[in-house]
Amino acid sequence: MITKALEEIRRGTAEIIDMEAIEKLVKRYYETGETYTVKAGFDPTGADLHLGHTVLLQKLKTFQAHGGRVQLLIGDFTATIGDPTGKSETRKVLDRATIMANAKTYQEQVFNVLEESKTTVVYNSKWLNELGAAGLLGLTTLFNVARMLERDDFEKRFKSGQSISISEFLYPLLQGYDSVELKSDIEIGGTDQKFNLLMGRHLQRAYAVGKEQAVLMMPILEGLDGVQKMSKSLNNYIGITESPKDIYGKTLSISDDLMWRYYELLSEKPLDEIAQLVEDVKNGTVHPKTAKENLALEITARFHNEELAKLAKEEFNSVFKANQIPTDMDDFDMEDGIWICQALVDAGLEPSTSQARRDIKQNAVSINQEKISDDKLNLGCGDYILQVGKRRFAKVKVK
RNA sequence: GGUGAGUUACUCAAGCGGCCAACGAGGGCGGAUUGUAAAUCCGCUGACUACGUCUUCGGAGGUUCGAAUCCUCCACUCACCA
Repeated sequence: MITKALEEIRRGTAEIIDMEAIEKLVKRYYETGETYTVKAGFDPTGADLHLGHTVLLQKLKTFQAHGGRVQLLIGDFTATIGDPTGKSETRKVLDRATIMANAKTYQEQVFNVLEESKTTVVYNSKWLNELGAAGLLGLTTLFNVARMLERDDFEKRFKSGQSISISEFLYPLLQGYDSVELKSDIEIGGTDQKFNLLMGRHLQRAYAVGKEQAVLMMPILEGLDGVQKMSKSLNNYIGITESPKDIYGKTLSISDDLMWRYYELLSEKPLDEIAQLVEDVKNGTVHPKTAKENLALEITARFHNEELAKLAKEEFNSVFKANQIPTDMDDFDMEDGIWICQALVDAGLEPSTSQARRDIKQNAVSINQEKISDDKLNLGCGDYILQVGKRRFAKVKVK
């Protein structure tokens, strides 16, 4: 039982620091029933969670199944600084109101994956506001600039002469201090968080908390393009609140290479089963498309349910394979004689009439499944199905 | 505080008085091909019922028949010095 639990914990991780400590905690749980705490921080800088976040959530859930109590840390204070991670430029600072709004929607979505009864949500502004200037200065004496500059992106920016604000130096310190307050046993995060996660260990020792958190890092999930990390701002994400149709369709649009990555990090299939699948696809027993369909079904079902996932699949096949129209489209009522380009804009299929004209010229627009080429067309009374490209549809009623 | 360089469309990046709605690359979108995959080829990529008109090149003024291009002021970014 314990070995099995540890296997699951280890699955898909990029790096674990102090696996022995984790083993001890899990063992102790199974022997005495004593729980332990697992911390994970979220920056409420965007409003919606996407699959990239669920890689972490999924791992937290695994811990919950084996005696872990999750400390879900909402970095409402640190979000006002902006973690330098990732992009090599100073991040924009958000105002308090949007941060709080984001934090709220995060919480709602998190419990799609996590067990609420084994989760404590905490806000770091609670103690960081009280830390004060004196406390902050005390914190800064525990670390030095040379070591801070060891951090990968700081080093790069420093060498290439890009700006690093002092506040960014504080970010890792504050995140580490959270671990002091929470007395976390384990902290998990993405590989890009390594420096910050280790800071938690460092500070726990410095503040004599009596333990040093183990650190577990998950790989960063690539977005739909397969290159950059999944993020809302790059618009290469699958949001967990999206419709079954979208989740299914987006998953199917990823490349074959990326599919294996998603299998590894997102699927709940056992690893040996996935290895077998890779083999089958390689030797031609299983078509890659089939493998991808199954992945899409699994992911869709996780955030909705199996029935809806199957419906999404059928819908998808009828639309794209059989070239039929989708069943649910947005409806619009329009005035008699409306110009086709205007209709496309009003239906939200095109951003401007100029773009609509271009697409018509390029044979991208159909009415009732018939391609059109006249961009001066006016629509008389009747029902129409407008289509732009392969995937944008709308139902229009002209009176 | 001083000196110098810079700010161009989603991003990078040309243009340095008319040939500029602005080279090129990436991205995005569309077409062909396909498994709505990858790869490849081709086209499009400010707005406007549109062979014309309007608004764009950090912001505000000015010079000129004419400005992204020249001048003045302001804001911001970067580099070197203090």
